[in-house]
Amino acid sequence: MTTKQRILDEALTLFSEKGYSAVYVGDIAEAVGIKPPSLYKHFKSKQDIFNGILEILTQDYNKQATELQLDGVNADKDVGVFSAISEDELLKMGRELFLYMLHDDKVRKFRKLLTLEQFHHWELAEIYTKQYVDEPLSYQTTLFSLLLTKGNLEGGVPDIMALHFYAPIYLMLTLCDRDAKREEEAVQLIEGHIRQFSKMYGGEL
Amino acid sequence: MTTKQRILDEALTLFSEKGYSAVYVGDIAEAVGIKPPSLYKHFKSKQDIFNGILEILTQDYNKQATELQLDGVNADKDVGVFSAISEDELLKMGRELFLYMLHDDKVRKFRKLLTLEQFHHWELAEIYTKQYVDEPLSYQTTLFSLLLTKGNLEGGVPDIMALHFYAPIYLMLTLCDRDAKREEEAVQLIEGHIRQFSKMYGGEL
DNA sequence: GTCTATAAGAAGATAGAC
DNA sequence: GTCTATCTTCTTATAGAC
Repeated sequence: MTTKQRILDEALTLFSEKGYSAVYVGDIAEAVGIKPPSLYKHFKSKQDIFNGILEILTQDYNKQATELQLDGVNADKDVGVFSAISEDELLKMGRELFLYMLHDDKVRKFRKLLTLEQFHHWELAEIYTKQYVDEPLSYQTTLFSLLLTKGNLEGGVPDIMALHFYAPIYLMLTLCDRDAKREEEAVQLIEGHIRQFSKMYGGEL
Repeated sequence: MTTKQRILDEALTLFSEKGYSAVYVGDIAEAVGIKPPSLYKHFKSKQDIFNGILEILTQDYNKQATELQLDGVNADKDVGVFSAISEDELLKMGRELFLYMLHDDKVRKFRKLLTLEQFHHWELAEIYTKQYVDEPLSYQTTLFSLLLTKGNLEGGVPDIMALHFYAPIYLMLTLCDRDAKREEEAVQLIEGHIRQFSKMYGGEL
């Protein structure tokens, strides 16, 4: 790993815990194991480091979203996978979505960074909303819409169903970001939630 | 309003938007309309101002929680009110909870402050979790539990029902904190959510 | 590319006049 | 209780040797 990458890495860790303005370039340098002036051979300013982090993580997200087809546009491609969805599969989908977002280091740190900077920078608020509200809901709306058409699920309106399915996962995610000790409890609540969800909406489930 | 109160007021506004370390004592002084050194006649330090805000808002919350019986301990007292709950009443309850938390100036600013400082200070994370996860869920769990006993609602487990009811409200709240323009859309989604909720769980509704 | 030395300015806080 | 002047420390950033 190059020094430049290590700077971005350590800076992300620090920014995600303390926020941009509470992190000093000296902190970043110390975490990397160099002296502050050396940072300026790799980045022209503190803001430049922050922008570098943002660029990489946005790219990572877009790549993942395309690959995992979480961008809502490609949900119809997943119907093949989910057309015969069972309660266990729905449960697995929810639990894995939750645990991935919670445990993946870059994803978690980026979310925390966005959380801390969302009221400061309009662009960061937009990224947060896109990644944690609009695209998850959009994806699941499409998915449930298709499952309703197929008669696999019934009794609901797709966008409300998406909200019902996703909101508890989101709530537990923000809870565990504050307090990792509550992960087990969160997983159990999510599992109970999805079982109830599939019981209520499940046609042939 | 005393100068001391105005300082706390303006400081809260600034802290809730930019976070503690991005707000300078000069910013607070300017907002109040005095010079920075004058602040130190009222508070001994910047941190002291922050602590003063915290103390008042925590008191406010505890008072409101007791009055509105939102602390989960007193939910059983509300059963009288809700024992004959209708879909419209459930809808009103959800919408008013949402709009109060969103529009009340102190509540909103305190929540934003907690959002920005939650990863920094363990105590603030605890306050956030208490106010926006544990107590709302605890209150509603008790409430739904009692309504289930009375046969007013059916088909669910109380703590999962509470999560189903509250999580979408919480999601929309954090969304509108980032982007006030989405309030109308959020209210409509919450209304659709609660109608679906009462359709699914409603026994005699 | 990393270091030491250092500049330049910002930020928190105090002293003392009014 | 507010002000001007000032202090100290912190913070970002640059210069220039190695």
